[in-house]
This record gives sequence, structure tokens and C-alpha cells, in this order.
Amino acid sequence: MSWKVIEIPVDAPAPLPEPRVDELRLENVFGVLADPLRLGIVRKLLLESEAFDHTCGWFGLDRPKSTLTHHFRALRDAGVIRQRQYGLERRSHVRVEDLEARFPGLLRLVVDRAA
Amino acid sequence: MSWKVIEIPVDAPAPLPEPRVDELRLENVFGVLADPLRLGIVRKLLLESEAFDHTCGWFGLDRPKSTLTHHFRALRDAGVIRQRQYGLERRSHVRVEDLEARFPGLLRLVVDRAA
DNA sequence: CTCCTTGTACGACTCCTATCGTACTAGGTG
DNA sequence: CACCTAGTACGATAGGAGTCGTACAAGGAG
Repeated sequence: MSWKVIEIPVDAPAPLPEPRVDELRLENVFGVLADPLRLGIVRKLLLESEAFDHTCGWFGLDRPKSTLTHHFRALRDAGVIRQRQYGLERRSHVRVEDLEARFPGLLRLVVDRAA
Repeated sequence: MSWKVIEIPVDAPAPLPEPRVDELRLENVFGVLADPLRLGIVRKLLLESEAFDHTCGWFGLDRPKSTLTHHFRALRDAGVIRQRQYGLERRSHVRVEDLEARFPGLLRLVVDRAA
């Protein structure tokens, strides 16, 4: 993998409910990535995230908060991102290792061909 | 590629209207493959097609004809399959080379993880 | 405590899409 | 010609998903 794998501190909050690796289904992942806004979110996370994960506000998306909640929830339900609650903020990062293990090469497609 | 690339005779009918390779968009391909029925169609074509392409009836899908027309059209509009009219029949095959050129590894995911 | 911030929950609205019945067209066969 | 067959076209329906406003909950700062 050419993108950075995020390292989570051991004392980080537990992830919010999410599907296990063996529960990931290709139809669901395809479905959730078929939306341009969500594809852009995942792509930005893969390309620009650095040492840690990010809040919804970091993406600079010009949409109401309730819309963003909807999309981040969809991404988490499909198993594409992992979310943790840090006080006020809910931070997200792509489940790179899980997705790569189950669907090798998928994230490469997202990074290369999202334009 | 491990699946068979179909060879079309030179005197075959022209393909029905379809997007060019450079018009293929990842969101559209993801969207069209997010449907379980369509994912199954593409997977079956990749795994079981032999020397030539196939009619709608070959798939043995227990759905009305109008439903099948709808799904095959969606696959063609997204650029996943190519269709040619042979007299009465309309035969389909996956655009393996085009998809592999634009989204390398995508079809591998479909074949391996459609269960 | 009060105020601000981050994000959720709920509901409404709209649009898209999957499904299917029916009617129809085109090509092939006798 | 009549008849069958593969598939389209059209329309109706129902369910799902994207969008968003509003109200609300929880954490942090003063």
C-alpha cells in the first residue's frame, strides 16, 4: 500500500459500532462508494490524512450537518470508515487494513480513478 | 487476467450504444454493481462464459423480461457490458479489456468476492 | 452556572430506482 | 401469410436514498 496507515493510540476511545471484517459485503461497499460525495470523502481521507483521523468539519464540505451525519453513517455501516468519539468530536479514518484484506485493490481504484 | 477474453468475429453486428472507455466513471460502475442481481450477472459472465457472449435467457434468471431488460441496460449504460443484436437475440459480454484498462483489478474483486 | 460547539435524531420532502404488467416491434419459421 | 420468439417501450407502483430544517444531547470553556 502506498498510502499511510494511521496509528491509533492505545488509549483511544473504542470505535463506534461497525461491521466485522467477515461481514463486509462487496455490494454494500460498492453501493456506498457510488455516491460522489462519499467517494470524495474516502479519497480525501486516503490522500490527505496524515498522523491521525479527522472530524467531519475537516473535510470542508458545504452541506448541512445532518447531511454529513447521514453520509458518514452510511460509510461506517458499510464498513468503509471507522469512527471514534473524542469528547465533542467524532473522528473518522478509512479501514485500510480491513478493506485491503477483504477486497484487495479496491482502495487503489478509489485513489486513482475518482476524478 | 485469469478469465477468458471473448473473441468477437469480424462480421459481428456493431455494439449497441455504449460509453467510450474514457467516459467510464467509477461512481457509475460502483452504482451499477451495487445491485446483487447485476453483480451476479457480471460474475456469471466472467466465470462461466466460454467462446462467445450470451443472451438474457442464458442466465436463467427468474424475473420478467422487462426487469431483465432494465438491468442489462443499466449495465450497458455504465459501460460494464457490451451488447450486440443478432437477429432476435441480444447478446452480452463483459467489457473486460476496457474495464481492466480503466479500473485495473476491479473485475478481480467481482469474481472473488461476490458471495 | 451559561454559552458555544460538535454532532445526533427525527421527520418531511423529493427524486431515483427496482419491479412488473401490458402492449408492441422485429426477426425467424412453416 | 400466420405464428412464435427475444426483447423493447411505456406506464404504474412501491420502496429506498439523498437533502435538509429543526430540535436536541453531550462535552468543553469561561
